[in-house]
Parts: sequence; structure tokens; C-alpha cells
Amino acid sequence: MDNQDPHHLLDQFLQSNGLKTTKQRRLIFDTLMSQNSHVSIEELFRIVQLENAKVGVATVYRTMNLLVQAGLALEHHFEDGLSRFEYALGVEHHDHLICNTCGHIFEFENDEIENLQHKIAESYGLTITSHMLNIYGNCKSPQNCTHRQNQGL
Amino acid sequence: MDNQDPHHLLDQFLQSNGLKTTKQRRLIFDTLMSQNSHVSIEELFRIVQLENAKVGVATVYRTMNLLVQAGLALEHHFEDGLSRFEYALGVEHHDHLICNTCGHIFEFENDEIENLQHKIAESYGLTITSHMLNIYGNCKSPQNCTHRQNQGL
DNA sequence: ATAAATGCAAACTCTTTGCAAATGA
DNA sequence: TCATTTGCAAAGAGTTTGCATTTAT
Repeated sequence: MDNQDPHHLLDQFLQSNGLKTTKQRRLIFDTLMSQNSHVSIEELFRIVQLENAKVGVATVYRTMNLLVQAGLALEHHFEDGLSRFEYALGVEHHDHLICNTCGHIFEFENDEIENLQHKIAESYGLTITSHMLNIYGNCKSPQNCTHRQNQGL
Repeated sequence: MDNQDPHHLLDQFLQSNGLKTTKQRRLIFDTLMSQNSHVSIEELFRIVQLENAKVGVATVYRTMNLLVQAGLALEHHFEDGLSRFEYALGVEHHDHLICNTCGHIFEFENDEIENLQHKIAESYGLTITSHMLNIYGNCKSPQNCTHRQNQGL
């Protein structure tokens, strides 16, 4: 039995908190996992409804809050103010680079920056639990900005 | 005449955009400048009302949007989802370190991190316009976390 | 059997907008 | 003078909550 299986981890979290494994929760979790970018509730809701039109938005909100608590999803707030989520498991921590021209969000990871952050936190008597670095930039050739078309938003 | 005077810069921005200098805009701008931390609209509104009870929230929203456009205010989105503002002029860019225990927001600045960011953006064909680094951490001595009491939220 | 979860709609919070009255250039 | 701004209240987003019904254990 694979204890690293995402579904197993979800069940385990639910069970150990006296919560129930439901169709909806599984569907929403699967939908999150199937998305490789940063989905909003609205986007998740739309995709989930393709599978089961009876699911309500409230359930998506409730489930995403659970998944965040469970550590299975990460929540981000970019400048649009919406809550956006991404599947967290086994995902290397990464930061974001956002193209102002097309809105594409690149993910990157830089060890030097990570290390510097830990040093800084230490110097303030804090142990890092999470961090978020979002860099916004203008495309150097905005006329034919190809980020979006190459990679999808 | 001091062209670096914040009030002069505000007037200049308004004038060059065909907008008017009003009591309310001056009051809200002064209130923002008087706050050294990251104020929400609600907080600004309350303080502004002490001076002039007739000012409406809508005016605070409209004015803050103007100030951000003018480059006189910076807008941040922390995890609470509220828009928080800070006076931008002559303020060195800084990042944020947030104590999970007491909520205090430290500001810091690190040239090495800044430089690395520019390199990364370049490598993706982007020129940085802004960025935001928020680090969350647990206090090492949470029982007597003194961040807040020493420094205010 | 029974405590928890769902779907729905209503409520809530933050923010924006429409409009008549007030105000600054 | 006259376009802009204001305050108010209404409308819009996004999110949460209350409740009767359904569902998982």
C-alpha cells in the first residue's frame, strides 16, 4: 500500500479529523491535481461541474479550505485579489514571475534566495513556515508576447 | 520651492491629469503619510473620519486608487485578503517578514535577493516592474512573543 | 443510526458605481 | 461657469453561513 498516494493522504487526513470521504471531496481534489497552474475557485467550480453538475460552489470553497488545512493545497493571492490554489504535494517550493503583458505565471526556484530568506528570518527570531515571492515584469517584446500562447495561462 | 515635497507631487499629478486638489484628497494623503505601517481602507477611513466625519468610504477607495496610480502609495495583499497600503515616496523598497504568532510585520531589505531577482527575470525576458516577498514564520518563543508589544502591529 | 456533508439561498464583507448636490479651477 | 468630486445608497464581486435533506460510516 502506497502511503504517499495523494488519495490515501486525503483519506487519512479526513479520517483522523472525524471527517468523511465524499464523492465531492474526491472530485474536487482530483480536479485540483489535474490542473498544473493556479486555479481560482470559479475555475475549479466550472471544471468540477462538467463531471457532476450538482456540485455547489459552497462545497468547492469548503473543500479547498480543508485541503489547505491538510497541507494538500497551497493558497496564493496575486494582484487580482482572487484566491488561487495549487496542488501542494511533492511539489517543490517555487516562486512566481508574472508577465504584465500577458498575465502568464512562470514558476521558478532559486536556492540562493531560499537560503538568504532563512538567514533573515533567523535574525528576527522566526522560523519560516512559508513564503511567497511574486515578481511582476514587462515583456521585452510586448507586441508579440508569446508567453501565453506558448504555455497557456 | 521644494519639488520633492509630497504635497507638491500630489498636486502636480492631479493637475497634469486634469484632476482637482480637494480637502478630502489632501486629508487622506496626509493620513496615509502619518501611518508607518500597512493600513487597510477601513483603518484609513476611521482615522480620516476623526478629522472630518463627513468623508465617505467611497472617497477613500477612489483616492487610494489615485495615489497608487500616482506612485505615491503602494498596495499590498497579505493573507487576510484585504488591500493594505503604505506611503511610497522616498521609501526604500522592502520585503515583509510576518510573525505567525502575533501578526507583526517586519520590513527588511536585502540587496543580494534583489539582484538575484533581476537576473531571474532577465532570463525569462522580463524587466521587473515590481515584486513582493512575504515570509511567514513562527516565533521561537511564542509564549512571550514580544514583537507586537514592542513595535505595534 | 447518526453525525457529518451537501446544495441551495440568503447573508456578509469588501469594493465599485450611479447620481444629485457640492466644490474647485 | 462647468467639469470634476463628493457622499450616499445601491449594486457587484467573492466568500461564508444556516438549514433541511442526503450521505458515509
